[in-house]
Amino acid sequence: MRAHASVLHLDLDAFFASVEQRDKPSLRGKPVVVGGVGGRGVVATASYEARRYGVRSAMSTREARSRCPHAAFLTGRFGAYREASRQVMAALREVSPLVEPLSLDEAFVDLAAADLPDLEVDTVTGVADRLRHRVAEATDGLTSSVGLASSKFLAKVASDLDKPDGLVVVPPGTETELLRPMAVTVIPGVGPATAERLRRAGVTTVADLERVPLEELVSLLGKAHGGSLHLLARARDDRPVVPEREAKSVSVEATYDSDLSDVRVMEAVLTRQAADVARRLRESGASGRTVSIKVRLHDFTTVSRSSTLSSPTDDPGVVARLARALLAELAAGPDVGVQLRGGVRLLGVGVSGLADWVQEDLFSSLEEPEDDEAEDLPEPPRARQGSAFAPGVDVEHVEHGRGWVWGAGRGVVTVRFETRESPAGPVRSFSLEDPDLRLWTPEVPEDDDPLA
DNA sequence: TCTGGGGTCCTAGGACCC
DNA sequence: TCTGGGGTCCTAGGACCC
Repeated sequence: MRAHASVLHLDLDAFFASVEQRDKPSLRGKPVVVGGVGGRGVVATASYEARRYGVRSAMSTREARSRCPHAAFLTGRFGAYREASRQVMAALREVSPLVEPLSLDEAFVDLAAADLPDLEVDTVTGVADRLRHRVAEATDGLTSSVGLASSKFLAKVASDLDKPDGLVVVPPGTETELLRPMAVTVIPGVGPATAERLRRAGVTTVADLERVPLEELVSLLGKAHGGSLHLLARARDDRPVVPEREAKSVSVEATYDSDLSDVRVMEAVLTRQAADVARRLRESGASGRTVSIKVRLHDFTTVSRSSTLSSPTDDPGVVARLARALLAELAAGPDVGVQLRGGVRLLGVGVSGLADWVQEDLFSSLEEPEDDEAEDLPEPPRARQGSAFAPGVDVEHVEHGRGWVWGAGRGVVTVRFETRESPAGPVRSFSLEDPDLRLWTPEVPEDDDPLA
């Protein structure tokens, strides 16, 4: 918590719906609902006109239609939303270099990093007011709500207090007074499950929460969650505004209007999703070691399976093969297998454990292995390395190791090892001499293993 | 025919290593 | 002969957020 109200939170009002109304004048002043329009769709954003009929985010589109049949129901145009978001973030960066986007329509701005004469309430209020007008100007009329406070938590609470098109400042020193009468659900991280647990413990307001000892919160909610709630209930929040966070996973999933029951169709879906995920990985210059699938059964139970490769991949074939293998593993399972054939409503593929490794880093640190070291490496090393994959190259031979090299074509591949000393003992790693190849060393079926 | 899609973070248990 | 504890990695699931 800072001495000044120098954390700004900006939230675009009914963002997706507002973009639609901006771009299509006939929708202005009318209820607009953006979201899935299929049989299993949900509402992403409802315009304020639609909210008057009780339409809310995350509500099923079916219910939204029954509440407000005359609304315009639209699927999202994410290209337009991304463009508007880009304009907003650029406007925010004109004020301060420290801008942390939370999503397309929300961001924190650290005014302490801005070029201002001081951080007094009047000064930052003026900045915030001009910023809202600048955002409207940059986006051709989108309105936003802004909160200013001494921490991220309070700034976000504040931006919610006067929606839409509002500006609320929490003067330093008044934070706890503002929070105490509020419901615990204003605290980020308190969703339905946590709120219910707290309610059973007699806690419904922040003031109630403040009276619960730390040990009790930890035993109720776990170490991390209990600890953070104990702090936030007292308005204690020192989280910095952090621009540019690295993505940790990439995934694609889809819910189908009617359940899938043919495993071959599911495999085809996973293959296509794997290609989408791999394409997005490549576009962002990233690759990841853990491939996961997600399966939601007809009764809404959700199961996931994952497998971790010894080196990162962004290869659509590798991701697809592993995804299908994970599905096959599920289908063979005694419990899930039966249900799988009973119908699957959602399928998804993800890659996590992202590392946007740079080839130079790998090969520059490489040293020629000692002869006896090479002899002493019967097991596949637990490698953390890989290299970009070039189609059109094949592999006939791998020295010093067991694994698969993905490719198609002809050639000879040499796997190089190095052993480095670390405080934890020797660390083995490997790489390929050809930087355009990739070695993969997970468990491979014997009859499928070219090196067995 | 209730219940999206894209993420993040946490927990808990088991394997494995020192 | 019996008994260890800590750290890291991996997996599965759950809660939460926009």
